[in-house]
Amino acid sequence: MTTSQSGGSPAEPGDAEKKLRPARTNATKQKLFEASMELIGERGAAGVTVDEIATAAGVSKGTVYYNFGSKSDLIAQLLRHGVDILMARLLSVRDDSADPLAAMEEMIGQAMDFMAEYPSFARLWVSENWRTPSEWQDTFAELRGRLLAVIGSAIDGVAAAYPVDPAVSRGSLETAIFGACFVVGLDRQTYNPERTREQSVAAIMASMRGYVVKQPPAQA
Amino acid sequence: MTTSQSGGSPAEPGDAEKKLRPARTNATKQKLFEASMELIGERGAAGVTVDEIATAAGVSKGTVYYNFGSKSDLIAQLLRHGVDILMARLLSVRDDSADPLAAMEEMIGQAMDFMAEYPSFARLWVSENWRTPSEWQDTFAELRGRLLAVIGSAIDGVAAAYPVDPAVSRGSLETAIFGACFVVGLDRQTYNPERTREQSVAAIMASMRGYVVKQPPAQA
DNA sequence: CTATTTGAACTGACTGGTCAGTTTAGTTAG
DNA sequence: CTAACTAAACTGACCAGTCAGTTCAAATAG
Repeated sequence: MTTSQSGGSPAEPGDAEKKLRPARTNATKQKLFEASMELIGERGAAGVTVDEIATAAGVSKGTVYYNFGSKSDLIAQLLRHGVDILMARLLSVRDDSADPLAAMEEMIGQAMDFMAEYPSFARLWVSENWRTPSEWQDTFAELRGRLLAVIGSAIDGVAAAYPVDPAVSRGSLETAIFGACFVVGLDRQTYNPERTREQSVAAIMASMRGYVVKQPPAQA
Repeated sequence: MTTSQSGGSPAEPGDAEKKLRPARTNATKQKLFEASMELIGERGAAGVTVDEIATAAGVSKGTVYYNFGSKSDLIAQLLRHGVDILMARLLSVRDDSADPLAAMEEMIGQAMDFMAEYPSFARLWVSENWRTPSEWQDTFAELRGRLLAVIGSAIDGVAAAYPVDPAVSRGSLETAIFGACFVVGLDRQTYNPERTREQSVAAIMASMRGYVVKQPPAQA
């Protein structure tokens, strides 16, 4: 593990406040996030060099190591950055308790929009998420938990308003929907660009509709 | 007995056809497949060296290049090898037309078993499948098509026997189920080993149950 | 039955190149 | 004035692919 060399290095591990940072640093970090998300999404974390990232961001290699301690750190922060964006979108769905199924549908729609807008992040996620001894194992576990919690509470909303199939565990359903969002989003980008957002949402929503049991609307 | 190993001759790039199957070579290839599936699944195609693969297979590096022309070739053949196994399992499900939904369920169960038995293949697949300019782009497109066709025909079976939601396109549903199998299978391995096979199958089957419209069972 | 030959399968040291990370001395911008 | 950044050289490790040489089982010859 290499440590920051000259005194007062701004890239400390204990980062809590981004707002106190000078504007220049934030702009640089932003450019580095964008460039590395693109490159790493295309060729994988191991397939991209720090020099390439620096060049693509219009920045020198030293700047990468000044802002992030290492390539590994850069990627860990990149993962958090992307999840922050996705979480914000998911949480933007008003938990309009009038119809939990509609809320769920809008959330899936938000996820599809995110996948369309940041396909490289989605690729990065699926590429590295399930590697067993990975440098980002803990980061993934935490971020995955945060995302699943949001989906889980939306499922709970549905389960509270409709009679649902008890044979389907909430956890497995969370995972299936979460995974389907990534895969359907990526497949649309890579293999089926003609597929509409609505078709994709409808396919994923099928699992929610199958979750609520087929009865005339009855109270739980 | 695999039939279609296109260009699988263990000699020069400008190879002449060689029907002869030396037992030694096949055993070596098998060992190389097993070793590379494991290593590449764990650390990614770019993260594994040919030396490591050779060592893990108990073979020298030269042997890898003798049997496969390049690292890239090895991986391409590895992908075909894995898909052959998965396809065989999916096709082993008797198209017992008595209940297409039950056939579908068994197919998903077979897929879950495959993911549990070859998690490294599943990781390799999701890691490399959606990379945009990839050496294995064509290989993936072909193999993906073959797998989706099998799932698609199972969906057709259901659609022929039950009234289904016309808002859900077959293609999107194929993708969602296919993707969910990989993701749920991998998640079970990595994050939720306590989840049972049945729970996982039930979660994925929810999308099929949501696909058939909620009416009293109508005959085809 | 033994000796020799053949060649496919295999070996592993070696090459030429790449890359993460470091260092330093100087420049820019807030 | 100083934090942020640049540019370029450097290091130590690592790696894909190569190739001259070795092994050995089967074919052939004596």
